Amino acid sequence: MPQQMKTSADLRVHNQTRLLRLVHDADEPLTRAGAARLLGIGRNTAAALVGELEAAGLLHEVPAETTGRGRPTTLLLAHPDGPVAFAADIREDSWTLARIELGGRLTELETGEHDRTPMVFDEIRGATRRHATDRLASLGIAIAGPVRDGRRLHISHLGWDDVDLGEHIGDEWPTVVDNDGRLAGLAEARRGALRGTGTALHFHIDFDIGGTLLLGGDSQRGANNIAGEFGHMPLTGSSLRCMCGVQGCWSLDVGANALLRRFGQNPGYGAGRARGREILARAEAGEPEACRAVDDNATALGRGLGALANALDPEAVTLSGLGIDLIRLRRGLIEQACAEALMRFRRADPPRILAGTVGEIGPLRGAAEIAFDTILSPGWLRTRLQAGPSM
Amino acid sequence: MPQQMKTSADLRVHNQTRLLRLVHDADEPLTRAGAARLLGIGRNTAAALVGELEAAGLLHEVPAETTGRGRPTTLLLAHPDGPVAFAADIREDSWTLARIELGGRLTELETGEHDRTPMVFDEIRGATRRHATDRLASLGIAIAGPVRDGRRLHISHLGWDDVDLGEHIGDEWPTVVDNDGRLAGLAEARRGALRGTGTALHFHIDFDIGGTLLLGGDSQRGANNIAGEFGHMPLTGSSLRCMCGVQGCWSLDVGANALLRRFGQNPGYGAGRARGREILARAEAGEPEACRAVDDNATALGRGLGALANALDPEAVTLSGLGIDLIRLRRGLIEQACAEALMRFRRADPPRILAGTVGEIGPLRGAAEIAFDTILSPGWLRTRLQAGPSM
DNA sequence: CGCTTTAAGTTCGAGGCGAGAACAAAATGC
DNA sequence: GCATTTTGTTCTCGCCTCGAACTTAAAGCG
Repeated sequence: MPQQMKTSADLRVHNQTRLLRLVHDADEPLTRAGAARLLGIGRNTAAALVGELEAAGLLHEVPAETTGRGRPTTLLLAHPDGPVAFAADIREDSWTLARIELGGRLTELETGEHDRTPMVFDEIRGATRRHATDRLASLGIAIAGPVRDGRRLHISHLGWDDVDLGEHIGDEWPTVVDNDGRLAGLAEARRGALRGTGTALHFHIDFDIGGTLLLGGDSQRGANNIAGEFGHMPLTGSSLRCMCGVQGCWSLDVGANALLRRFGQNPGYGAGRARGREILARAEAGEPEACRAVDDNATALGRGLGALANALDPEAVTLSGLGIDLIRLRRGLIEQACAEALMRFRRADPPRILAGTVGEIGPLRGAAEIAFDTILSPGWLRTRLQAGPSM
Repeated sequence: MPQQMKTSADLRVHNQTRLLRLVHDADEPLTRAGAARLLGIGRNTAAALVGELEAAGLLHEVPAETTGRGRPTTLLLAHPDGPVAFAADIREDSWTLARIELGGRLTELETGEHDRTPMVFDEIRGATRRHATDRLASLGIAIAGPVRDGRRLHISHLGWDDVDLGEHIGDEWPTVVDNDGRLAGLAEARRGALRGTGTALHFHIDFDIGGTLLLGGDSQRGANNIAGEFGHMPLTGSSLRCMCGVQGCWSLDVGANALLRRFGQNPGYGAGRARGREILARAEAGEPEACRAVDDNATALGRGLGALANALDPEAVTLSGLGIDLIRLRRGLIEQACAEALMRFRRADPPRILAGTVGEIGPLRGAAEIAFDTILSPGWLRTRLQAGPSM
């Protein structure tokens, strides 16, 4: 249990956590007075909270420009020596490492290629070591496969069958690993088109579909951290057998693999992605067969979204990857198919279907968020406040 | 926003809320010393918290029987003049009203029949008025249809199309209305087979399937409180059109309607339920055609469960209604079909499929839980502590 | 039977927290 | 140049939980 709040000391840490979260989540730098108003606390209390956080090297106050009458206040910024998180995104044959500070400013540090073995984790550890300072507090990693219990990886197309990440992660830094589609959704919920939604869904459409249910800005993880394989539900009546071992998966009809199959090409990875995009381009240019392939893709997408909306009642649905192109090219078809799959009484108020706004950086951003979730927790903060800025 | 905790006064209310929740959720009456240990607070603090709660008429301390060495302590019981919740379950043509006190003790008060119009809410209000004392603090109502935003009802088989409950509910008592399947699931999560699970699913199988996703003991409600129509996802490849307006719904293959259709009978309500049970009985007696119908039902059930498990990764799944019979008669078939619909890497660790243990009283129990959730909230408690027991 | 042990209850002082009031300070605007 | 507005600062107050010390009430045991 995450240390239930009980004492007045817990209360202070709790309020400081709320304050830091507010600063981290804000679009624009907050003023101290503004933050106090948002938290509903007095100016005196805010001064005390911020003072301790500055002393602990977590916040930095700088004079704010005056905007009107009244005594000028200060802006709450990330402390120049404050904790930072590193985030890594492991794609098919490359990876990116970035540094994120409080407030979300992201700096790319290094990218590299990898040999499609779990050695990529050691590479990332090496890169982290190259860039790490004592400011590094937490490392988040996004990878394209289900991560059971946060440490056991299953990626069939890389031939990773139940790879235990324990030894690959090491213990130099607190490290969290999660699925890239889920993290992309988390990024939309925290800093993208799903901001402020209570219940939402996000789907990343690449060769197939991965997604996540977002509740109050957090992604639903399931009992074993392997929730989100929406693409492997039989939502479109396909009679094909999927690589996952199941018949009729939604992913057989949506995504690059579905486009490729239409043209007699094998489901693929690597170069297959370019061929998928080529089909989209041909459809955009008006080639009939490509158009029909994209039509079918969009229709199947919409049907699945409608079915899921019946069960989960999302306020909005965001898409990333190919989904962004499908929205651009076939919004009408998607919405129509979705409406037909919606129960009648829902059709007057369908979920909004939106293109994600975080972009390709989504998994990286999401990895940064889960890394910062470690930092913005009462437990971490309590330790830091006791240990001082040199922690 | 539910009144964020900020001050030390909030802290006390927070701890008192935790204490009351502990008492409400406990199987056996708790001792004061035991509760203090569970909450991780000192005996002195516990004495202060309990003292105030007793003075506010929320808890009652009685001497506990000594179990071993040491000074005897007291048992924390519901106060004889403490707040109670009423819960109502509206079934097809009848209703039940019950009284629930802190700790969960449930007393049936009255049952009646109704004319299948929204007037049933007025009847329930009348019955509530007959039994109400000033102890009544909250009323929870379970009903067999989606309740949009907690007040707009859609029940196609009763011809209720977007019925606004505002006027029917009145404002004599705080009243919450929700879907019966969801409430049955909540009952399993709070007091049944799903107790202690982090992520779970519950399905009530009657004529069709309704369900809910349970996260940390709470049911997921969706953006408009109409989540849970899992039965209206196309999980089994049916080509039939469902009454809900969608093609291929899972509910077309699972539940009493699917059994009836197999024997050329129309999907029904009322007497149809008995005919469905009769088919189950004939299958149990070994009649081949009935057996096949039940086999198909069980197989379709399992397939859907597997598909949903891929997406939501539940730790366990409970069933109520016909689901209990299907588990009893065809557990093997359900589990086999579920496994086949699970992605390969999940098959070694499938979700547990369990019969619900709360029984037919599930919706009523769940309605009691949401009614008590009102009472066991910091806001309500704060008011009560200020107003004294006469509130 | 009386002493020891155990587990609770009780009392009291210490330390911490946020609220609120009063005042000071720093900007704008007329 | 003075009133206005907004924020920072200081100080007191009430509230909370904790921990230590002590008391109380049972069981165990010789």
